Amino acid sequence: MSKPQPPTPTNFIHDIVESDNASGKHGGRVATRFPPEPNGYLHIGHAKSICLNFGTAAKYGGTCNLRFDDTNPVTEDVEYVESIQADIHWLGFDWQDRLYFASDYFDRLHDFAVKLIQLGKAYVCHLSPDEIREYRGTLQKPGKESPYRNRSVAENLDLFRQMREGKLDENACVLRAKIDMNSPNVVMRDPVIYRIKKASHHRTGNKWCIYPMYDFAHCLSDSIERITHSICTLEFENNRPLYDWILDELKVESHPQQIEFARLNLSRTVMSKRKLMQLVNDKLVSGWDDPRMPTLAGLRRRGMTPAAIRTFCERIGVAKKRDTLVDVAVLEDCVREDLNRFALRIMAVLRPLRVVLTNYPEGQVDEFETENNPEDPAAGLRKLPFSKVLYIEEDDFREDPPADFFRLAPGREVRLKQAYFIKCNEVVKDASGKIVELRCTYDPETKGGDAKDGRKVKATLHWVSAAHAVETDVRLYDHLFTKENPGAEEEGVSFKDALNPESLTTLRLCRLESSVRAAKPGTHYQFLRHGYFFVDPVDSTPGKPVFNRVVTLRDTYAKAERARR
RNA sequence: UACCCGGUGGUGUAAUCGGUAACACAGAAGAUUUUGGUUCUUCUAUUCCAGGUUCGAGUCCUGGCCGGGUAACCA
Repeated sequence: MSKPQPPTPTNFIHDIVESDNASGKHGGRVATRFPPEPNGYLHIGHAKSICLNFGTAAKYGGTCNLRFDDTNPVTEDVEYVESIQADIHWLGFDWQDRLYFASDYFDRLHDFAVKLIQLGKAYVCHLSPDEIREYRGTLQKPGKESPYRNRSVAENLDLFRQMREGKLDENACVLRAKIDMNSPNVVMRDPVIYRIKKASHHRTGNKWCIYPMYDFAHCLSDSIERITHSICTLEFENNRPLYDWILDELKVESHPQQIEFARLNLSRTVMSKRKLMQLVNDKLVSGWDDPRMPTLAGLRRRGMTPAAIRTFCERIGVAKKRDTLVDVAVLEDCVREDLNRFALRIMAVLRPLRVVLTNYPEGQVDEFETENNPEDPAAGLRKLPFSKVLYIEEDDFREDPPADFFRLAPGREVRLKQAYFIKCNEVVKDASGKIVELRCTYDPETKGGDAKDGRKVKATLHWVSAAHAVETDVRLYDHLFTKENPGAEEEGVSFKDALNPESLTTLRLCRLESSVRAAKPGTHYQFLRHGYFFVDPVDSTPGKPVFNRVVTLRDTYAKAERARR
């Protein structure tokens, strides 16, 4: 149980924090933030960022704020503000009373913009969007200065006021920072910092018709919150000089350090908001919480645990190497490791094959005790009813077994877990030749599953008494995509072409042991020899739990069989 | 090719003044097992290249090579 813990995983960001702490750069203070834009659902890539930000703060006795980066009212919505908070809490992190919104700072942000104008470092530009792009130049060619670049401070102040008061139309003009049109970094070629958007904001309503751009709002929000380490993904690398420029020009007291890391890519799924949105809109999945989705809502509905996701985020590490692909098997291993500890074991026959014990007395019912979790004796025992007609797994019988198959076959003896040894004597088929029933005998001398004469069997099967079984639906989930990296762009090929047609298999009329009749939605079980399953919180009804497969058990036999083919 | 970033087993990471290249997953073999699960043991496999400094280089220096990011009034 108590394996020696691996050394606390470290990463280059922790190195930076430790060297800052050693030099006293922030007075030993550590303050991070997780800054989602409320325009979509969180996915496992966000979980990496959440674990990094909250985890770093926790490791060094600091704080981590939740701040919504809600500077674009056109794409954002309260629906997401709520789902994001629920998802972070579910993952196991808490921002306590530090829930912030960039929109809370709109007044101050506006004042900073005014200050920048007064400093002669920002101007109102009437170039059209197309013209701005054209004037910006290209990656190789320098840009050229806007004809509006040298307006007086007074004129800029007046125009900016008119923008704010709604006197100017959208797209009529913008406020730009006055930096350097010849900068080798295009981000620094007089970036737009405020634009007119006559849109109602989910928090500030119609108070504003100008909204700050990310680059302007983000660094200043960090500064206002006295963030020490502003951790973000690699795509903001080129924006860092702008982040620093704004804070330097405005001479703010708090100047956080932006640090970029590589976002997560997981095999056999996609992570981009756009692609996930397509899956939902095209009805290729049932919604944002479809158990096959990499969204936190999907993973939760699937039955993945927060602890497993946290372990996963720890195991994959943090670095700056781009375009890496983490094998989804790592996630699956984390889930198995967590669930193995506490999931209660039950017998579930997914593809039932009827077995009649010809020598078992009609009407007799035996009761056997079995452990709820061999990993945890404290989980106790439960009773299983046993009778003349049973179901076993279709897969557990082969009429003509290969040499390494040691489950049931004609003339062969196996153990029914905790019950008896049984021997197959007769195979009953229907007109089409399909096996519909096995006629077997049981050995009363093996009650409990051990032979008094010491003879051994090579296999132990799970089983369910037909008369006592609960019939219900079980959904087997598999990877959404067959390709390792479906998100990798290839011309002429849509990521949707790689969708796995077998990502969902719904099994009806599965036979489960009677104890699950009372299974509560949101409970995890291990179906013996199958995998971990979760009682679906949405589709289950009283008396009829519906199960989602979280992940299969390792199956070395199936693997060997696959390798043979 | 303007600027920026990155290159360590199959994959993801670690190696903290330059000192035995390690951990996890994946893969292989075996032991245990009333789950072909778990657990345990063992194995396979790694520093982009070339020079230089050094007793010693994944790490430092020089020069290459390769890959990627960036030109929204998105974040």
